[in-house]
Amino acid sequence: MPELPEIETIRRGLTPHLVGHTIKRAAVYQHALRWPIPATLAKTLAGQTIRSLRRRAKYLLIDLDQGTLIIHLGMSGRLYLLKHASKHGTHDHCEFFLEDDHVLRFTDPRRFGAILWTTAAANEHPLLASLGPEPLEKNFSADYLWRITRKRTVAIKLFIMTNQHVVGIGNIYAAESLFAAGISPLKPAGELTHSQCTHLVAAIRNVLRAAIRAGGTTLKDFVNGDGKPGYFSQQLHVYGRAAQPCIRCHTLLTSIAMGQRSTVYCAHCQK
DNA sequence: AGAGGTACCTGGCAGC
DNA sequence: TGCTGCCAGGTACCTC
Repeated sequence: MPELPEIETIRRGLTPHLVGHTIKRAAVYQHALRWPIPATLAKTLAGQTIRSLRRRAKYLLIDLDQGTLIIHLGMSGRLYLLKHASKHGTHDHCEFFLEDDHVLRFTDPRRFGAILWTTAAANEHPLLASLGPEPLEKNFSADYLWRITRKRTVAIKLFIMTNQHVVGIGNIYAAESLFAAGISPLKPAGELTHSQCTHLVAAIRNVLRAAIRAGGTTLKDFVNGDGKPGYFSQQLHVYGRAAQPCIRCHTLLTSIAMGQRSTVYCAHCQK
């Protein structure tokens, strides 16, 4: 499932193929995503040139002449380039045909994704306006995490997965970061020491950066026939390893549900 | 304001 | 083999 590193990988992979190119026409085959694709989108985009690709949280922002496409891949979304137009399938919901014959295709079997259009500054869009800091930027610091967690009783895993606090940390990277920092996912956020905040911020950064680096190695496969951008399989230490031995202490990993999400951790290494 | 729960959707898999 | 039923997950939004 696309998390922040995947979106960043997609942004970097698509940028050289899209920037400066013009959308000849667009086609929407399925409007019913998380929110409806605007009915007039295809008409709006025709003839506009792509200026830049940005990322905010897990949103990909494609700047055009007259506004910005806001794209979210949800759970199962994929965005990839085809060298030539080809017949679209059941889960291909939207296509952007470029003047150089490439086709940017949005595919999303579970339809948790979104394609929206705004003519205002994208960061002012309601979906983006109240997002917290980017985990890889300076304003996501130990001091910041320490300050906003004070007196908060919610479990730290749920806390860091909340977008107003810090963006882009989904279930997988939350579990991995907490393991790397040696902090129990169940620990009330307000009980983290300043030192633990330091470790957690560093762990989140390291895990995300490693995943982005791993994604970079698959970029050469980004434009291909089968439409698989080649999501990297990161080395996961706890996620998906319930009841398997901890890589550090060999204690069997514990699996619990938190906020209706599976959570795997080492009860020995994570306090 | 904080905490907790719900909905959306469908492929894949376990169980019968 | 074929059916049913559950699970996975991101995140806006609802309720208490």
